[in-house]
Amino acid sequence: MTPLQLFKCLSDDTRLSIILLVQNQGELCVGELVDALVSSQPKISRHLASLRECQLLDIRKSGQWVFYRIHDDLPNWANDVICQAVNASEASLVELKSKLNLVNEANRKSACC
Amino acid sequence: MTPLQLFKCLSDDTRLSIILLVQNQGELCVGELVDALVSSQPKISRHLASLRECQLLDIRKSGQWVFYRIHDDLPNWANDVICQAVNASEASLVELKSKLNLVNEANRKSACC
DNA sequence: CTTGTATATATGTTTTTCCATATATATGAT
DNA sequence: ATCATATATATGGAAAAACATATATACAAG
Repeated sequence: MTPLQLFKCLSDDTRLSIILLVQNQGELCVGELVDALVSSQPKISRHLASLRECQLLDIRKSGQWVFYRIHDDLPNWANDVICQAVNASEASLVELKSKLNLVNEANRKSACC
Repeated sequence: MTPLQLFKCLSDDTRLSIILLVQNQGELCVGELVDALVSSQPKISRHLASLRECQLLDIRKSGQWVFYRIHDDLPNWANDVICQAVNASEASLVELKSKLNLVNEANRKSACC
């Protein structure tokens, strides 16, 4: 993962919002992100696939659901960049979270920043 | 300056290299960047204009030269992101600097990271 | 008029998005 | 157990939009 690759991932509104939300919530499934971002399911799914492809996100499958979270093996500098973005986005994060309909409140542990 | 705007600026190889070099060197003029990046002058000039437009870079005119540097009023989180990128790009920065033909060694104070 | 820099237009390329459809798991009826 | 149906997610292909680059030209300082 190079800085250029990370910045490309974060340079789209949909993808950045996904990362902010997932980082903040610890783990979210596709449908939750579709709700929170008020977007079409294929659109979200496509962006998730690309974020997974470049190793920014990782998944956990549980029945019919697929839960996405920040990849464990991210280099420190990349985590730091994401945290700076989270901290600079407080307002929009609140907005995003308000539209979030959680499938399952349990099993959730937010990551720190 | 929002995180999304910053990430868009940094999501192109040419622009990211410009920022890394300028951050590292303190101040560079267009011709120096053209040399270091081995690119056409209009290409560099265009990217510089866009970086200046979104307030990431600021200029100082001196005769026929225009010197670019990181904008003084950048928020802290943005400076931190840039520094993370600099630190994670040591190798390519060395490479870039080797092609740099400095117009004027004086007047230069590197920014810290 | 030469040098350094900026901008306009045209063109090519990549990215994003949409729609339709596919897959996979789950549920309920018979 | 089988069949039909519903829900969650992914993907193929086409259309649209955004972006980057090249070439030519303009402008400004000396």
